Amino acid sequence: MKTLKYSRQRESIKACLMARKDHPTADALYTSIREEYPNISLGTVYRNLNLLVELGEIQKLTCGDGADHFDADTSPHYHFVCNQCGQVSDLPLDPIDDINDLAQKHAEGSIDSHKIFFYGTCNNCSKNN
Amino acid sequence: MKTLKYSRQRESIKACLMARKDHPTADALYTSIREEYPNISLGTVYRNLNLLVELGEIQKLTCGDGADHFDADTSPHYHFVCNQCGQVSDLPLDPIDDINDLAQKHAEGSIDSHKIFFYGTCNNCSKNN
DNA sequence: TATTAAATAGTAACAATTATCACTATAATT
DNA sequence: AATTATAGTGATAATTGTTACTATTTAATA
Repeated sequence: MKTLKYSRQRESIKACLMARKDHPTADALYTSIREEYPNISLGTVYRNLNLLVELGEIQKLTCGDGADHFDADTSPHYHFVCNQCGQVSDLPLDPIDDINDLAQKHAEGSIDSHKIFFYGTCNNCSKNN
Repeated sequence: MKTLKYSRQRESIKACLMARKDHPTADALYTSIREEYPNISLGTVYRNLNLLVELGEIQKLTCGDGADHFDADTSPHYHFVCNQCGQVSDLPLDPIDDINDLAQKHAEGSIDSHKIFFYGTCNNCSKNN
């Protein structure tokens, strides 16, 4: 078995992700962390983000804009994606648990989770039109 | 303006997608179409799939397994993704329209659509365990 | 059938991500 | 504290999914 060893880079990646309320891509996070650790490698960022996802400490968001986004909030909640600027933001809507049961009735398998993305135009983009 | 010109390749791509009830990736579709058109190019498959999406004749599914999947059924419905084998299947659950209104109350922008993916283990995979 | 614009095949380019590897930092053992 | 074992790192190469480019072919229409 592999024992997890402390690394200041990983610590920094998690801290940095927790500090921001948006949901950056690996590359965006990389850029931001480089201010503190100018020598950190993009590979290290990816490696640790994936590790943190496996550990259940953060979650990965695949919203369909090409790159994955990351969220330090692992509690079940939903996300809103602006079709114009691509910004991903939290949608503080209580998790709809019974939707799994509802879907279960029609599924050819056992459902244990779901993900919802809402799409539209953010306030900022509606303003600048 | 660009007039759309008939192409047997595009026709075949759409026919092939409509014929199958799973939701193949561009590459899987490419492999399957090559049986009929051995010279078709992968680029042609991608180009036409994207075109068909723009025309609203098919839809693209980004379920988070790396590659996009495609679905010839454009009516609003949901999908079930098996965590083991990665298979994407239809979930004939009536569209939950009021979920947009519900989310709208908490969103910092105007919502006009949503996407839901359910995750779990398909019957086939539960069997082989 | 000749003209013209769109579509193609083949390939190169691209972006996001993962793997490799020599070296370093951390943890465990002595 | 010194030694040893191993996880983590930075740098970079490789891979994957996808799009762009270009010369050639094909469909629509005069």
